[in-house]
Amino acid sequence: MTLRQLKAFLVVAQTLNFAEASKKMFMSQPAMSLAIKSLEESVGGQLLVRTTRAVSLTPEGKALYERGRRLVAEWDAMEEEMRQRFALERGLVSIAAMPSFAANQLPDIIARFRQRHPGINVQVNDVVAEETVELVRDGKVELGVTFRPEGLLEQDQFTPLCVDQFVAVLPPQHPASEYDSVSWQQLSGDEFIALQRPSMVRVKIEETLSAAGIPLDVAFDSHQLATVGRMVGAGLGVSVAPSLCRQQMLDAGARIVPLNNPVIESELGVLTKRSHELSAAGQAMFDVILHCFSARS
Amino acid sequence: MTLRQLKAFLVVAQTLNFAEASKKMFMSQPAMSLAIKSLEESVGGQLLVRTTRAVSLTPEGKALYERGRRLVAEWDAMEEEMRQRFALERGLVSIAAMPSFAANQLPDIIARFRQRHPGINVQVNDVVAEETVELVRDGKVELGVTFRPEGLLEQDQFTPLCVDQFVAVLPPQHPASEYDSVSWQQLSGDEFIALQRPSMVRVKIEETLSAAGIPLDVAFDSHQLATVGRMVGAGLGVSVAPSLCRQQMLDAGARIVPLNNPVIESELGVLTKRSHELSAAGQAMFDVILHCFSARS
DNA sequence: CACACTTACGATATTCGTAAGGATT
DNA sequence: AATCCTTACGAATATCGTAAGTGTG
Repeated sequence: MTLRQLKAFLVVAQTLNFAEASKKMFMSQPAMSLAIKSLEESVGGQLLVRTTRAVSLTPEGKALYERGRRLVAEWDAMEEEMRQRFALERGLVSIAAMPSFAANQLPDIIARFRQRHPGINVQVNDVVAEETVELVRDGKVELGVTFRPEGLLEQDQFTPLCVDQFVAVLPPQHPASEYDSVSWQQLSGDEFIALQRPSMVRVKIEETLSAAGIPLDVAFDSHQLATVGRMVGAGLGVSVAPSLCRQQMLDAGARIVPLNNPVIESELGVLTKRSHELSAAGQAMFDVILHCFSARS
Repeated sequence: MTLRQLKAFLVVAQTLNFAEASKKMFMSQPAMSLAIKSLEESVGGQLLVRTTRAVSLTPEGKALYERGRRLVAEWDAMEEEMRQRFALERGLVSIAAMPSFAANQLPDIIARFRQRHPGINVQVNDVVAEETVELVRDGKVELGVTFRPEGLLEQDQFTPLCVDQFVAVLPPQHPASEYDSVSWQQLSGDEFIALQRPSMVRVKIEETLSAAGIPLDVAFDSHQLATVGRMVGAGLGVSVAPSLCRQQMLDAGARIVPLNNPVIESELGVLTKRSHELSAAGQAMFDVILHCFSARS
């Protein structure tokens, strides 16, 4: 019993006419006879009653018609779904990103992706960097965007996007806010506003300062980047953030000035599981992300 | 996309090993490679990731595996169901019969049928003769057992089983109950117990007597044959019934004596729709019925 | 070098289309 | 005679199996 035979049978069952059915199946009428005959042999009995002038269904034929029609419909739907998945006309891509990226670059990326592939749903997990790594490793998401994690495993594949140089976030009235660049020492007199742990941004800052022997005295902290920006904008103090957050900080009313002595930098990239298990949709998203960064650099 | 290709893919997806899967599919390993390759081409992308040492599923492959497994299971079930229907291992036969037949001959027939085909369900409609005809014509039942109906249509096919000679049903104490036969005149002094209309038995009796110019004076009537038998058995009067009912009447405590002057007879048979639309199960039931009557005559 | 999948190619099996046949209206 | 399905047979197509190839551990 072949799929083609069943489809042929269904058409004959509908039309009750071999000749007409053959046309619809794009085969000759004798071929249709053979196909039906072969189908009947495979199930062990007659499905169609052929008098020379009319064709009708046996009770078994009716039963096969009902079940077969549903089955073939499901089959066609399955075929179409698979085709659509590969054609990027349908699908799902799940992505995790650390907040500083999710709130700044990601919306534009998703917009561009969505414009190119309107049929593909995008699930975004806006979580801290550590959790981004976990989600990728657990297969909960296909892609994770984060700073290069510490303990990369064999199964992890990290594709760098850019090296992010952290910047000073200053209130408009701060004297250094008009400088071309600012050093840590120039900020030492100000109240420092930080992100709370377990933010990767906080960790990176502490690591670098600790290595440079510079003490960090945190006056306020928040776990929301937006809040930090607002606090700076309100003149409560200064902060340091990845340059990814530039626009978000400006919107919050803060000023951005390059930071040095020491430079704090971190490598932004896309984390995936090795062994190339990306779905077509995931690969497409990956390509869009890469394209956005290669175009800017 | 072929059924065989999908089945092959499902086996590979389970085993994650081409060679092993080929054995299970009874084909060579290269043939398996080709089958998978062809399947992948038909859906437009990769389903399996083959490194030289391991095979794994792409996300699309996982999706196809889930849907495909269900679909193939349904397919196999459908194939098996059709096979079983024709092999008389499963199925349904619906039969209608007038009460005098349904209560007497039919149970044995069904028992014999059931013994031969334990997997086939039998639906019995115990209805008056007119309704039997209707049920057959409406396609509600495949077979109807009844006396030859009056207005046979072109679409009706009536296969005679036997000619039933009606018999007198007498109380044990009735003088004629020991006779070899009895005439209507010999019953004219007794109270007559009849079936109610629309019983075909009642109609046949009235028709024959009316043609012979014999008046019929019904003292009691019931629409249940069993009740008529009991009433006769209780000595309330005499009755006339098809000889089909012989056993039922004896069981009710009545005696049976052949009846003549005039003889009342009617042709019992099986009514089906022409154009041979019987299911395998229906045909089998038909054969059993015919066999039961050809064996007795 | 052994293992596992892929490619190549000749052989086999299936399916197809044209032509002829049979039955009914 | 016209219509509709079936049978027959040669041809195109698809599939298969053996053998050789390729890449990895």
